[in-house]
Amino acid sequence: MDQTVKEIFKDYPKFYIVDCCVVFSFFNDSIHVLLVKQDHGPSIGTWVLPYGFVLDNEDIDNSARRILAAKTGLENIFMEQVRCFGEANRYPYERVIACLYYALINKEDFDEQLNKSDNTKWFPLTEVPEMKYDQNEMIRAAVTRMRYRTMVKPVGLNMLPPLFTMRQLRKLVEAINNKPRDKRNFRKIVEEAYYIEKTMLIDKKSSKRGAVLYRFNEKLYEQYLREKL
Amino acid sequence: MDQTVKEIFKDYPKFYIVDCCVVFSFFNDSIHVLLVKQDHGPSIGTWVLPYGFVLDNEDIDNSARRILAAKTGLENIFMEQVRCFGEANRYPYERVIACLYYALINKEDFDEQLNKSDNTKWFPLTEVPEMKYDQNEMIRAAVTRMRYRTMVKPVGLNMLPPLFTMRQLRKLVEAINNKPRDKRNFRKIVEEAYYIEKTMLIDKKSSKRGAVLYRFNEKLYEQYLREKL
DNA sequence: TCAAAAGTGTTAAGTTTACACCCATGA
DNA sequence: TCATGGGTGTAAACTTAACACTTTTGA
Repeated sequence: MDQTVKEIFKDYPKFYIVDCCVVFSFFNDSIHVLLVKQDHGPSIGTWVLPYGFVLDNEDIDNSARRILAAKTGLENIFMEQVRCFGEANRYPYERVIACLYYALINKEDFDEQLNKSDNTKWFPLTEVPEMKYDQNEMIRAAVTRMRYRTMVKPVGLNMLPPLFTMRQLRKLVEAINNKPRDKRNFRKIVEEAYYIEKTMLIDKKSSKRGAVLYRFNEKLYEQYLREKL
Repeated sequence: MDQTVKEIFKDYPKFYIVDCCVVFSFFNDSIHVLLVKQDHGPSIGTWVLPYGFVLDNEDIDNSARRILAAKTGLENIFMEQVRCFGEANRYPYERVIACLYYALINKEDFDEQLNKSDNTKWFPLTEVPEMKYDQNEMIRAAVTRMRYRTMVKPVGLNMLPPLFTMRQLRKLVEAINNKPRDKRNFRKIVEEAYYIEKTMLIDKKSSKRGAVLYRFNEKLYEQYLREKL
């Protein structure tokens, strides 16, 4: 049987596959994308999306996690596959199929790693440079998907610290949808979404008066989902 | 330069890639999926999603079109990539990465092809058999994506004939969302969407009284999109 | 003559939007 | 003392949902 399959397959071509990753975070009231300074090959010196080759015996999704952990030191982060980019000429030197992912991380978790190296940089989404190949298209596709996903599930919170103020949350939502929100209406909506729970902690960094800190409660979110039916 | 890239790449593995396709159509008040009787290899005799290998120098999306044209004789049909399925053990005999697509077709366009061969069959979505490997998961993923896409863009009409009745359209929407619609409210919504234009033709097949036939007007749709801003 | 689908408006409920002022505090 | 962000409620506009009967005609 095994032999039969090998027979059938033997005339078909094989391809290199890389996982590429658009890493988003939110700070300074803006969505940012993490880029890496390429240190070898034809694109050396240019900014590129974090990427790496898929290896034998490695699930393509796990491969993306491994690659991202290698670049950022972060594990257990929110990631989702966007789609494959498989144009024959997307990369001019070799046929390479790219499988695109995006990740949502809290920048603060990553700061110590970042400081160790000067070959990564956060770019505000609106100031991402022109990049080689189809990388800008990849970012657009990742943004579109991230926008959709955050509408359906509160995964955008992965771009914030575990404790956040109402203002941070509102600015995040404004940045994702590129549209301002009424402060009072926004607060009402968040209060309905009771899985975003008010803590008794006060943030004093962002204002003189101090602002209540909120946090995401997984358990309450599950309850909320059940109730919504 | 070319040599450098080859050097860099030479130790990385390569993979077989197949495009799989979930072909949807709508008739008899139900969404249907097209399956093919496998005629060789380890799954011989089982129902499988139409699939085929990606070839050298072929865009991965074009490959899906070529494969589907070979199975159905249909060209220029609506297709969208869903995502890659790349678990290391998804196919037990060889490492194969699958790139999933879905297609929306009008069954009538395909009937003459279908009659030529008895190795394809339309299954109502609710009666799709258990299939090998991750094919049932693929169908679920394709349904989810198709559902979303039809909410955002009127691509569901690709599953109907060019001329359709209000009832057909309503049943289609009910089937996609698995939820009944109020007849009068539905009609109101369609009338707002003026790109679905009333013709002067009457369908006499589906009812004794006869029903007005509608059709999708591309030009009006573009105008509608511009006005919505 | 009757079964089966076609066609037709109104009202209540719910959701979304718009809007302006006082509060607390650190610099 | 003032600049900065924090915090608060209501009413109008709009959207969505609920609802029942008459028409046509082929079998």
